[in-house]
Amino acid sequence: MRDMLCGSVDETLVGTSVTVCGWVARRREHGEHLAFVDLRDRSGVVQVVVDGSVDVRSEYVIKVTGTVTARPEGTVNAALPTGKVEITNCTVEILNAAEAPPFQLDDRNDIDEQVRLKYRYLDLRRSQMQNNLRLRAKVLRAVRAAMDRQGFCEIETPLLWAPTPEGAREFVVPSRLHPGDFYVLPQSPQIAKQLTMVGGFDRYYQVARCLRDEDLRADRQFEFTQLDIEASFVTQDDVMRFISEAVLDAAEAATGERPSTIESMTWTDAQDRYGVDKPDLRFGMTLQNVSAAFAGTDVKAFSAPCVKAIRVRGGADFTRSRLDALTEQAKGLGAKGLAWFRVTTDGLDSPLERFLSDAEKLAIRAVDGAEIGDLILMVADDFATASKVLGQIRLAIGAPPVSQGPHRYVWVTEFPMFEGLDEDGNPMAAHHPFTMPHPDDFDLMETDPLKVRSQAYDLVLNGWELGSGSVRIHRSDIQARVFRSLGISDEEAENRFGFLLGAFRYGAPPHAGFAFGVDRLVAIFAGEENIREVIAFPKTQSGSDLMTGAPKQITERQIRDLRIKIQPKA
RNA sequence: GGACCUGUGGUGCAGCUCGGAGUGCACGCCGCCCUGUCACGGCGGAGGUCGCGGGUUCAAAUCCCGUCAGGUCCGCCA
Repeated sequence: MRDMLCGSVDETLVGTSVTVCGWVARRREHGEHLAFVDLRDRSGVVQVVVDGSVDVRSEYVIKVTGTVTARPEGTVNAALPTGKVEITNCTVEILNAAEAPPFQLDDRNDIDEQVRLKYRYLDLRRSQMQNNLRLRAKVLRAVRAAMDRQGFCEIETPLLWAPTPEGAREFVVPSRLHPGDFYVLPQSPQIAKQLTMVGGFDRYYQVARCLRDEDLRADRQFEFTQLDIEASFVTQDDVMRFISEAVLDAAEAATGERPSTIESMTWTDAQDRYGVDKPDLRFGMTLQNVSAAFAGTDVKAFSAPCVKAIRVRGGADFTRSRLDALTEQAKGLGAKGLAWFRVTTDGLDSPLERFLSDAEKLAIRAVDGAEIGDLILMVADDFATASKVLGQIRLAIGAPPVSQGPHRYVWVTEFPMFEGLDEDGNPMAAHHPFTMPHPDDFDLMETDPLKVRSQAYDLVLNGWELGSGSVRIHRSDIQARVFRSLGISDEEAENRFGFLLGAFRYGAPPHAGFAFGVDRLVAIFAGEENIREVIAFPKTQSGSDLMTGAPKQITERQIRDLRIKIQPKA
């Protein structure tokens, strides 16, 4: 139907006849003898010159045949890639008329996301969405190629899976052939991919859709896409190399530049210096431990096992109301308060200044090489709280927009095996219950489980958790010890994961794996704060699809066939 | 489950503190004019349940209560 894309019409084609198809982006009429039509397709825009009037409106779909012509002297448009040429002596065929669109597609105004999502098919015509989704395709191509090159086999795993009541809430699918029984949609192909290891596929990968029925966020949708991998006879370092290769290839494909390194730090380090398990390395303002200087303090506010501080460059001009707001935020995060000190030519300016000893003042003055005009913020509490609170304050003050700054990748290793206690007082798995404990910490499992490190690791980019992985337990004696630590009885384990444990009795190879979120990676490459911008048809925060109206009621007939009953609203 | 922000012709905003006629701006839309524009220009026009419901008031886009929708966050996301 066409022999050329709008964006590829250029001066090398002058004099030739071309046929292009697309949408009317804009029309400029100059009386009955001349009109210009900007014709848009996925590749860009080209100017069509019509002698006489032409009855086309915005978003009409047209086919234009004409001659590529160099634009007359003085009418070249430098802002347009095709601005040196135009198509003249045209015949215009209207392939389809269009109603006036509900919003302008020209990026002139911001458009309410509600409207964009209702008419997503129109929103997708805009260059932002075209670019984002094509970038996503590039990333997917790159990661598939990287895994293929490294000898991985792409294997599809079921979407209809068995309920395993653990972790994220699952989407449930009623069975028609087995009334009263249910499938669930997988929150990840975790168990399936481990079974491919038992099945002798020593390198598995999948671009896998995962589904979790948990509340949505800017970086979370019900359904999201992961590059999911698993490999046998490998170490943690091998897995990190496989994933690095895929991520760095993706970065190169997306940005044209291959990042030189992926840094690495332990989980404890990340907590200590950044107060989070997903540190944003684009900016400094790291957490400074000043506990020693306040060990014997008389100041009540600082009498705590851990005192931490951050230096805010040039922060001395923060207004009192901003400092109050930060204090409120700190309290909301569990701190008793937030101490602030302006570094001035006269020393320290703060309500707490007069209570401090000279040594304490010197310690504060020296935080992170503070200079006059800076602000020092401090939290005193236990290590975990002080770190967490100051880590969040650091982000609130310093985190640049997603679109800004370099891409700083970092592996976070040696995650704790267990985190916190459940209602029964049992430790909870930090990653998942098939994670191999750190070999040096095996003996702590029964005595001090919360101190046990695991062989689990995360990949973090600019403060976003891209993904996580671990070395898995392949021996039933270790698995039994972990289940025991988690308070899972043999019977319960058999009931929940019986088919997996059964499989492991038939010669499970040592194996390890990883999965990272493609949506998040693409969003960062695209400079988007929100993964909906890199998903063709996303849902709102309340889980609605504004275009289709989903979720919706099903017919009485469907309900009857499934033998389910709808309870009235409480 | 909770906190905060937003909702005004088709689109984006202003108006809301301090109540006084649906007032304004930009874009779009419709009609007419315009032979070199490119965010073309000129003239004219249409288009409104101020999200919805209730309350206060002589009078509510504006104040109060509730509710719905969208967003950001907390909880949640092994």
